[in-house]
Amino acid sequence: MRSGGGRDERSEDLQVGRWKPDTSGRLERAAIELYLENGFARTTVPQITERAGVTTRTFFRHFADKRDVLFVGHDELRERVAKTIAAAPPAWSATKAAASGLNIAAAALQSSQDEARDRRSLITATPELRERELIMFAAVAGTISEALIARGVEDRAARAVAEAMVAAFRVAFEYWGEHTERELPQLVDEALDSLKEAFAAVGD
Amino acid sequence: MRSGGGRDERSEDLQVGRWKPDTSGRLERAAIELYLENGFARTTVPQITERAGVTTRTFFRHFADKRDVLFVGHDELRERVAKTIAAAPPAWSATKAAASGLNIAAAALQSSQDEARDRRSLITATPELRERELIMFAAVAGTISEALIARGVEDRAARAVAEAMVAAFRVAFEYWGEHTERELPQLVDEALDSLKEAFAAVGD
DNA sequence: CACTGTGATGACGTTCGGTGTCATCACCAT
DNA sequence: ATGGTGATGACACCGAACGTCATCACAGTG
Repeated sequence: MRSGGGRDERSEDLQVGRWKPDTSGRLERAAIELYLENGFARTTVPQITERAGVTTRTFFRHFADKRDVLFVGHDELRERVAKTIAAAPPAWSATKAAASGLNIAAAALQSSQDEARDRRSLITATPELRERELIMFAAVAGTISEALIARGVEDRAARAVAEAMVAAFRVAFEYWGEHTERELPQLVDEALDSLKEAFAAVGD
Repeated sequence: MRSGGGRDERSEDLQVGRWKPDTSGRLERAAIELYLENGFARTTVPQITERAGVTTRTFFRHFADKRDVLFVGHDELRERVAKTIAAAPPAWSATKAAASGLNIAAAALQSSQDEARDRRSLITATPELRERELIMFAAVAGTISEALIARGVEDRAARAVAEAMVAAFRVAFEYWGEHTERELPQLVDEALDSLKEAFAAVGD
């Protein structure tokens, strides 16, 4: 590889710098391709880096680990969710404020449908990746919980509500992965309605 | 426990067989000791097996991985939860049936308080272990969901309710870890009440 | 135009988690 | 005694992940 320490490159992939540009992007694409082709477990980092034209060490300079590739960008989305909840009218209930945040996330995923569903199928097929997904959702719940507490919701209640609403989101998200005709935001609403109905019966 | 097919045991550690008895138990104890002493990440499997007096290979014959040590026995508890839900009166609501299952788990953990809290502190201190804990809870939610479906609850609603109730349990469980004076079953009830109140406001 | 700093990468070595495989040997049943 | 079984030791191996240093295009400076 390395296209020969090349200062003079006349051939097609004439690159400006010392290295081909967008290393991170090339790694991400190569990784996802290989995960889809051979499965996550049977894909090794050397395979990925070979396809991307870099060394193994470089992979770990861009991603914390093999799984990380599939979870880039979620942090920003989480921030948007937090901001949305913080910006919701103070009069709104905890569930309504949280729901507004989840709507942002649902809309974002809906708009990048194809890519999101690709990742989902990969993740659901691989226990190791499901683990990581659960962590991500836990982080989201944590963020929402904080946002609710900032709105004055009592601590434990905020945690419970945040976790429960994320749970609803997850159920909707999974269903969405298998039913391409449905739209995520509405599925989330339906899940929340289910919970409303079910929890009305708590305590008899 | 095998208690040594013991014909003649005069001195305490006089072993009958070729190997010392209770390998699994010795490994588990050694591992937890070391995790507590040096932290999970800084403990290596060779360290564990050295203390337990076996080879590294043997460790992986008893546990799937380093984390597995802290999650043995949860499968049985999960089964008990499932059976409890299945055995609940058909007239009970989904939440009430599920709550009866969670109560079994809460009571079990409450009764082995000290050990449970030891594990909890280890798990909460280690991201890698939190991951695994999330998987366990996800499995519990899956089991409860199935049990509810078997009771006739509609599929998606069952999933949502199961996940939400496990979420409530988790919140209570965490709080319980920090408030030794409170009892887990009651904390779970309180969390469920929080959800009832909050979700009553869904949909305005 | 030479000089220098910077940042991304290559190259190399190492630790450790985890698996496959085969030989060994107490125990048990016949 | 004889052969089967099951748990373990011993050994080799792969791959993930990290530490470290050298390298070299590029930008900026004078």
